[in-house]
Amino acid sequence: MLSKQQLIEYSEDARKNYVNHISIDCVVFGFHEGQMKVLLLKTNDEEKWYLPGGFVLKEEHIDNAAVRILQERTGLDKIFLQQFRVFGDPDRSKFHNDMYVGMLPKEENWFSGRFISIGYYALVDFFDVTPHPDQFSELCAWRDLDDMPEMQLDHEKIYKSALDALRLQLNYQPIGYNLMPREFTMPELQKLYETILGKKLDRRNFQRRILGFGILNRSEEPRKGGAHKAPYLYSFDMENYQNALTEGFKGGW
Amino acid sequence: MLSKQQLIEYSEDARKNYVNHISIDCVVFGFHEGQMKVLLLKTNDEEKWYLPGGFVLKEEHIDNAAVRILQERTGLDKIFLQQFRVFGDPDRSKFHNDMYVGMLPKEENWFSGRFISIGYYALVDFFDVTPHPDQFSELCAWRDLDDMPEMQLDHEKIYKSALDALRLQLNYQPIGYNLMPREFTMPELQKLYETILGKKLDRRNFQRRILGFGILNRSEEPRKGGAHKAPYLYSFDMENYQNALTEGFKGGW
DNA sequence: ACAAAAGTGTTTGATATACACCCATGT
DNA sequence: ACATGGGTGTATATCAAACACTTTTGT
Repeated sequence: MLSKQQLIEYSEDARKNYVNHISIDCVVFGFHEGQMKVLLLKTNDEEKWYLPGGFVLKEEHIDNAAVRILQERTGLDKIFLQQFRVFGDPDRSKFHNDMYVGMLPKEENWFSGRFISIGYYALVDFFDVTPHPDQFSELCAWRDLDDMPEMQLDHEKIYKSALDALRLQLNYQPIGYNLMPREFTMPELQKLYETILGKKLDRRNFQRRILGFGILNRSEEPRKGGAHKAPYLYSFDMENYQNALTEGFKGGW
Repeated sequence: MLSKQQLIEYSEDARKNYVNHISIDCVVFGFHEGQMKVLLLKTNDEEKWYLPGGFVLKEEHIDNAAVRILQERTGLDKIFLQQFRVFGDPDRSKFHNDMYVGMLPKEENWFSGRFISIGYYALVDFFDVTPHPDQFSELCAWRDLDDMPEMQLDHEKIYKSALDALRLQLNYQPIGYNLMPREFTMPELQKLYETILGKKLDRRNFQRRILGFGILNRSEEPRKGGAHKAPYLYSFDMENYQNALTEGFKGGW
């Protein structure tokens, strides 16, 4: 919880530096141990979680604002980011209104105004992320997609909308480069798709299909030391991958 | 061209009523005589055209703002509208800056600030539209998609982006209800698809496919009086159409 | 030897593509 | 009669779905 003095300072600082009425909310997807995860923040004195977010500097491109915000929360530099929607309901509670209502007169509290939020989703490598709480939070942590906590404001709507957008993207773009380690096995990649889609896929058909896209290279050497038959390792062929990103495929799962 | 006095009034009015820093730009697609058209505005003293647009009232949902703006420009009430992207480059010229720079000191000119624009596209029935110029324009008119004039600001980028989004939508949603008259022939509908996609389609395959979606009803009576074999008339089956809108198809053209 | 994971191939049905002929109408 | 636009069907290729057996390895 911020003190009144801190709130005043943040408010003045924000008024000076940020574009008013615009916020950015990011849904950061990671993948670990066969689970899709979303990066969330939580204050210590509230049970509600919220999405990493922030504001746009006065001379900053909105896409750069999203990059900057995510860099602050994750430490990551190169992030796959996709703008997916704007949330512009006047009743989507004003930013942090719940938390700091009454502490400052409305005129002095920059955060109390109406905010129209631009939603981005990000795909990141779970292991590369070092979660950093922001000024309003004490905790920044991954949460399983199938065990999401209650969330502030309209953030539940936002992350669900992000998931829909991600599923749509699956149909015409490759994903995975940003979510998987450099080398991975076919079953691991399949797990990623299954998690995003929320349904099981046939191993054989999955393999045929994904190989058909021509975006994977298979290593000579299978992974050893596992308890079972040694699986092959794959990595993305970046040239074809990039190409597929811009060209898009036909597909549909 | 506005007088200085008018500009001052508009500026004060806008400051009072609208959310600052947010604008809305609409790409209105219509279809007439086998041509895809976009509704544009033009001032009398500038050769550059621009998209219908406006601002968001302080307590208004952004989607409603788009509806209101289009209603003002087209007279239409029920419009198929789709948010497709936000344009947030700080250098996308500030709204109407070119036109009214120097007329008012920056502080007094609400329009001179930075605007982040939310892009919507709309599909409308050409014949239902009565184009109304806005306060800044003398002309509001349809322009052919393949004969688009030079445009202000980043509006060329915006309408191209809208067209991309529309083409994407073609792959998983029915369109046409909003663009075609109540009754139409199969070749007419095909022409619409061809225009949006910018390529020719096979008559027989088009028909099979579109009928397969199950969103069309064929009238008993073919259209008469044409110069050739009388074509059947179709109309959309609204129940199935609405269903397909929410469910989406698999497809891909 | 067996349980568990991973590799691989075939058959079947559906959908997309390509293509050609007949019909109705006005001139 | 013919030119033009419109209606319809079939054969082929391609792709998605369903499905089962074999291999490897640790226990």
